[in-house]
Amino acid sequence: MERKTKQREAVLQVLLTENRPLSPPEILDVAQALVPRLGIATVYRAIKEFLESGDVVSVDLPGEGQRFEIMGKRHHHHFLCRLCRKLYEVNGCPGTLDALPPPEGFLVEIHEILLKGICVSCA
Amino acid sequence: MERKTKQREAVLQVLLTENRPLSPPEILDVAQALVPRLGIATVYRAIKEFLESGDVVSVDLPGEGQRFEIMGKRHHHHFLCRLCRKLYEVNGCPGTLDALPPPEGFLVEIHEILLKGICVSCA
DNA sequence: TAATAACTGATAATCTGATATCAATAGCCG
DNA sequence: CGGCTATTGATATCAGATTATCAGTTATTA
Repeated sequence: MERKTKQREAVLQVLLTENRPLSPPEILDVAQALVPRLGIATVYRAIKEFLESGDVVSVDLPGEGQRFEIMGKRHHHHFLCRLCRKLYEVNGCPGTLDALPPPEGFLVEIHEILLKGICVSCA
Repeated sequence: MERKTKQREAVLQVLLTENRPLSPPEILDVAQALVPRLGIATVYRAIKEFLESGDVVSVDLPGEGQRFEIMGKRHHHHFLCRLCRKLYEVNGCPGTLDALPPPEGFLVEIHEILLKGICVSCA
């Protein structure tokens, strides 16, 4: 990434304003309001560059494609709506998960919690 | 599923003896000890039938393909080793996850917790 | 503004996981 | 056992998600 283009700015802007993890097609949809002729390939290219630069991180979900969110948020988890498939942020964390002891000798480095249900706009 | 075949028995047997969620290729690997000429298509067919009959359930993981485990276990979560990518069962559950309140108006139906780290055989 | 090279958009190609095809095999029944 | 037909294995095909290609466009610098 050497030049500043409206396409890349749009991708980053969309991730900032939506403030939740977005899939590449979701990014495309929203960003086309800013750059009408934006193509999916450019979205993928921009994501790749932002991942390398560390401005964006990927969020993996069970049975869903990769989504991407702005780097630098504090530890948080996610809520997936089973109707609209939108992913939301959930602040807070139960902490050490002592209630969930792994088998003897296993080293837990990371925990991921995903809440599933129905979001407020689908309720 | 109308006939009893050694291929289908082998798939179910592997899931029972391994006692952790397995991917189709993992099932194939292990089951070929029981049925040497077993093919991947048959593994997929057997899984599909066991899913329909309810003998097997699928386990989705972030960024990983589907895995399958024997139905009827009690509520539990999983541990994924980041080195060998094997998935293990973790008994217990923190319960209601009150420490993780979703946004106002959101209805939580399911929670999934995935622990990641290093398993005992990779440590 | 002109030159240059990075960037873009449209689409083809690729990759991976899962399914369909089809001839050969093998349960199950009489 | 013999015949019927579900099942199998090898492989082709498909579906989707991501990446490569390449001609045209545009940001940058002098």
